[in-house]
Amino acid sequence: MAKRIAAIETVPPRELRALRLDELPHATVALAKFLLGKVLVRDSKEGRVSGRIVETEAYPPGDPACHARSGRTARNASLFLRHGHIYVYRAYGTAMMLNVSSEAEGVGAGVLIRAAEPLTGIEVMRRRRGIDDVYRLTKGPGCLAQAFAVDLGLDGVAYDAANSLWLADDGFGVTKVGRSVRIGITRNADKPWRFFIHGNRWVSGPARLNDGAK
DNA sequence: TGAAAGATTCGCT
DNA sequence: GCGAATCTTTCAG
Repeated sequence: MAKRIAAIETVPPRELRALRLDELPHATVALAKFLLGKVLVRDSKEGRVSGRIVETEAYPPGDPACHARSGRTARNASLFLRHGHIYVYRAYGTAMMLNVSSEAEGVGAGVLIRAAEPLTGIEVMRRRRGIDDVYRLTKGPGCLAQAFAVDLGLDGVAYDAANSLWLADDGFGVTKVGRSVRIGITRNADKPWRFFIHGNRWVSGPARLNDGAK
């Protein structure tokens, strides 16, 4: 019998309202903050999986750390789509990274979704991840992508319920937003463009308010 | 054509 | 807490 976390398993999900692409901010940093507290939903034949986004990073236009820095290529083309499209890539051979394109068509920029708090479909996530511990299911970008069955086939698709991966608002209010420098990058590493919900257990990096922010 | 770096994770000590 | 694993893309020669 798997260990249960009562506070997670028994809270009934709030009603989800799907976000339309035109409701998303058109600017990268604004979108990174906006996504905190929103719900990421993945539908599949295994059932619905959802989680509250608790950690994001912004990669604005012209940022040397952004994959779009050297112009449009086959790999990063999705970053140049109109804001609200899915950009997926593989890092370090195995980990899939889930991003949201964040600017106008033709402008390369995006927001990385680094972590989420599991809401529904926890058993499905456990199966996909091969672990029981709820606190490790979706902590870190590679783990999140695995729990949500994100693969390269989703690259370039819009966040829309018709495409099985979409964003929703359930009325949750974020009270304390923390910010810090981004994790694991070397270019432009001093910019405080990582955002997270302060005090949340699924945040994958340093969790102090203003950690490292200039 | 070859080499190096990378928005990470997991296991072992 | 540290270091290896892993593989695709990009850049330089």
